[in-house]
Amino acid sequence: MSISTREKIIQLGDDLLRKQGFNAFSYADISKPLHIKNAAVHYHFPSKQDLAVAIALWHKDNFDRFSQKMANKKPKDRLKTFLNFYHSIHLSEKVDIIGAFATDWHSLEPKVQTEVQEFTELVINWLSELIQEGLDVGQFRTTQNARTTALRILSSIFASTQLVRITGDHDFTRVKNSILEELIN
Amino acid sequence: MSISTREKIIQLGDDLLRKQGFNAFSYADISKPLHIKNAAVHYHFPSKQDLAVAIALWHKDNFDRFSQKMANKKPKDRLKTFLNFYHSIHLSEKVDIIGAFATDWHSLEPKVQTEVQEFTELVINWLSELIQEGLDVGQFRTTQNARTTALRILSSIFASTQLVRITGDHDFTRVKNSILEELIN
DNA sequence: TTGCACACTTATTAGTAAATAAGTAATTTA
DNA sequence: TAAATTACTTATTTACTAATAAGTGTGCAA
Repeated sequence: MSISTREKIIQLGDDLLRKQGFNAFSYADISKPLHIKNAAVHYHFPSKQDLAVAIALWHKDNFDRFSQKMANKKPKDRLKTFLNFYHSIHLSEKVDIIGAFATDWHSLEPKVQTEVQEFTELVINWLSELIQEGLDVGQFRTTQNARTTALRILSSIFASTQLVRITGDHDFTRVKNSILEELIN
Repeated sequence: MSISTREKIIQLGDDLLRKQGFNAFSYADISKPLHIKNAAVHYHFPSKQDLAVAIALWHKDNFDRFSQKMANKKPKDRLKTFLNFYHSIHLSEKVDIIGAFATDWHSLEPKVQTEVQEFTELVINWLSELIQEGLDVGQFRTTQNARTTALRILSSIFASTQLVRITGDHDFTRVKNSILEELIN
């Protein structure tokens, strides 16, 4: 099953979005490496905001598949896999999609914002449930409620993909480990 | 003492950078509200990257003044003031300067990156010292070392200015309070 | 009073941006 | 097999971008 041009555009768009920022890449940056014309990108995604919508939807789909695959795992292992996923984001020199969209928020149309909001809630809810489950079975400890803990973990880890671009590599592992240590008995 | 055009450009540039992103605003967005011509902005800052350098330096100066003013305060009060400062960022619909620069990192010239790095280290070191002091006097507790705790506080709070653009207002206060509660006996 | 630096404006340029209209070849459907 | 539909290309447009050269008035200094 070969990958369609449409899918290639989404993946490259996502890559550029998270490496350079939404307003820092152009349709030419997509069409050139794919050896198609600028108009072909517009054929699949009439406007850049349409492409942003598709990227957000793509992340929702990916996350759905991820959470299904993780469904039968223990809270601790789910969290570890989640944090390792962010480690791979960091290693590929990207930032998290939530932060990438957030900093350019006011240059995004409502249809994009809505999709990003839905994706973000998906992640926060998944994390909250994971934490609640961990608390219930006595695998985690925290003085805060599940959503607050989820928000703090999510913000710590996605900010780290940004922060370590500035301070350097070693700080990522530091933060990642501290999240686990703080939570686990 | 009236404010110079140069200073006005820096402040408006900072505002646009943190509201829209570095690549989402143009010299026209600066010159129009200030009722000057695009070339006047180029007179003070030949290139947009020069403006970015000036904005980073401005933040360093501001932070120096802030830390001097806070020097004789207790660790807990210094931290509270720091977190309240981020609350005001959030209320003015901006994001933190570190995150704003980080997402557009690969479109910044080395001279900008260096200034941003120095500013960020300034903040992390200030936070680390504050935490160490709080640990020494028994005002704080943490299982991590000072720098790791500093990194986690910084990433949590600056990511929150981004995250709450997506999830909404209530989550900011939630995170802010949890940082204090977690640290204080 | 002359000259020179400062803080601009006027005017322009070269390049790039997103977007669109019209055409085409290949495949699918009726 | 004729007619659509799909997935593009060719060609162009409009708008904006950062950047620069050359000129202007004002005020200060020698």
